Amino acid sequence: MALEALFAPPRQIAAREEIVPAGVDVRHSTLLLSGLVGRYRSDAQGRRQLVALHLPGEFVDLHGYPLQRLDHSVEALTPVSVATIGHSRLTALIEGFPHLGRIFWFSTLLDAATSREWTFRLGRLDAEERVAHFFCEMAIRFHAIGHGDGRRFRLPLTQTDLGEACGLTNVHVSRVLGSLRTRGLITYADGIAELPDPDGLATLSGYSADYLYFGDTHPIP
Amino acid sequence: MALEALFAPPRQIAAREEIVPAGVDVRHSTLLLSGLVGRYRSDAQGRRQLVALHLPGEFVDLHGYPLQRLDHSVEALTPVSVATIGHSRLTALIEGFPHLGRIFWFSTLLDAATSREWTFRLGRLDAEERVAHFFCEMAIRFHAIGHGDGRRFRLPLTQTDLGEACGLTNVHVSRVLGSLRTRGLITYADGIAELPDPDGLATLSGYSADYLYFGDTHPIP
DNA sequence: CGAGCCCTTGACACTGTTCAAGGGCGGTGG
DNA sequence: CCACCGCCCTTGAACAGTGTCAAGGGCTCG
Repeated sequence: MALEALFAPPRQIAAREEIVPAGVDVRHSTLLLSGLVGRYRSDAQGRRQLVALHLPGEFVDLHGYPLQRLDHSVEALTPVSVATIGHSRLTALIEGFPHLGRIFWFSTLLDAATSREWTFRLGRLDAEERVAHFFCEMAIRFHAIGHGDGRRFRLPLTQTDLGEACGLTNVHVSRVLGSLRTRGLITYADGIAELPDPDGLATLSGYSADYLYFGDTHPIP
Repeated sequence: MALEALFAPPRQIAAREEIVPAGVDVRHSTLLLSGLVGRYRSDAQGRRQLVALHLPGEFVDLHGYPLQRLDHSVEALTPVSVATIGHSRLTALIEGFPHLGRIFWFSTLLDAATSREWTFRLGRLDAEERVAHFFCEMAIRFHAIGHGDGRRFRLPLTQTDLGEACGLTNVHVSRVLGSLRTRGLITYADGIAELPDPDGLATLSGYSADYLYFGDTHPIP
């Protein structure tokens, strides 16, 4: 089955550009081919919270297919390349191959599990633990798609981005990264993250990757 | 179609009892008939974060159907009554009535949208705003199922529960509730919440209920 | 009557924010 | 080619918000 043929030709989007605005009807979903994408929930006072971060190979708005509109915006964090697929095509695909429907459902639930983990992170961890926890997740997810080895990977975010992910100010992120660096746990400069001691980092933040459901077979025997 | 016949007979569970533990294989899903249920993500140090709260009429672990195990525990917050349905029955149901599959998927995505909102709440709101925001959500959700009128409803939680929902200590919840009471925004005693000025409360916390997707038709024309 | 839970209040410590200033770096236009 | 501007990071000092610890009161249940 030539899946690519069902997608529109790849489209390039500049860093910091909005890909899908909150609240409007969506008629297609977006597969991220390269670059990083963030999803933001923000309020009237301009406070922005990153509620999801997507790596290449992930749909950034597959939940928009059943929901029909998004409760948050979707923005490119770096220059990105995306391919979109119309919702009517998704419907046809799923009708033709019901197993695909299960895979799509599963995929949106992974997203939800990550969201719960972020809720936990923001609700119960202090600043250092939050940053450590975030880097643990990133190391593992990048490793899983073949970017880096779980200890060293490209993560082209600003400290303001990290703050928006971890519920901190950019100033405090800077201090926390300094502290983690002197403790030999994270060095992060020029968009390259290095974790000399991933186990130590996981211990510090109480990190466990169970919520990523790696190695789980896809749904329903 | 006699849906009830597909569920096991209702089962009563005492307050504070675990309904589904984290990490184990699940073979059926649980519909909440009465009472309140919480889902918790916790760490080795015993810090607990409420990551979802369920009202009667909601599935508390429908995502366990595709995921096959849960990344969090599910616990009764009050005495509850539940009915379970086996996953094999769900599979048969969905195969027989594909539209049901869409509804189930949609339902788990509502859950995910709420989780994003909680992430935002914890990441970007201060203590008073968090509590206000939480009460706004509860008022609307209880109203939607015919419990209360959007201004007054039963919410039999302790202040420790509220703290676990809002990422605060029980002590600080007590102070915040005191402050909101003197400002005429919330009175909460004996498990009864009263919001004399719901609009004021929504303004204070920047609350918008868009993420609950009320009035949205179910998926796919 | 006593035990235990829940809520409240106070004093104090600590974590993270705010405000401010300065340095490095890259891109752009003169 | 250089000067300038804007963005990003760092650091300091003062401050605000929230947690911690502790004590006491009310209530329910045994």
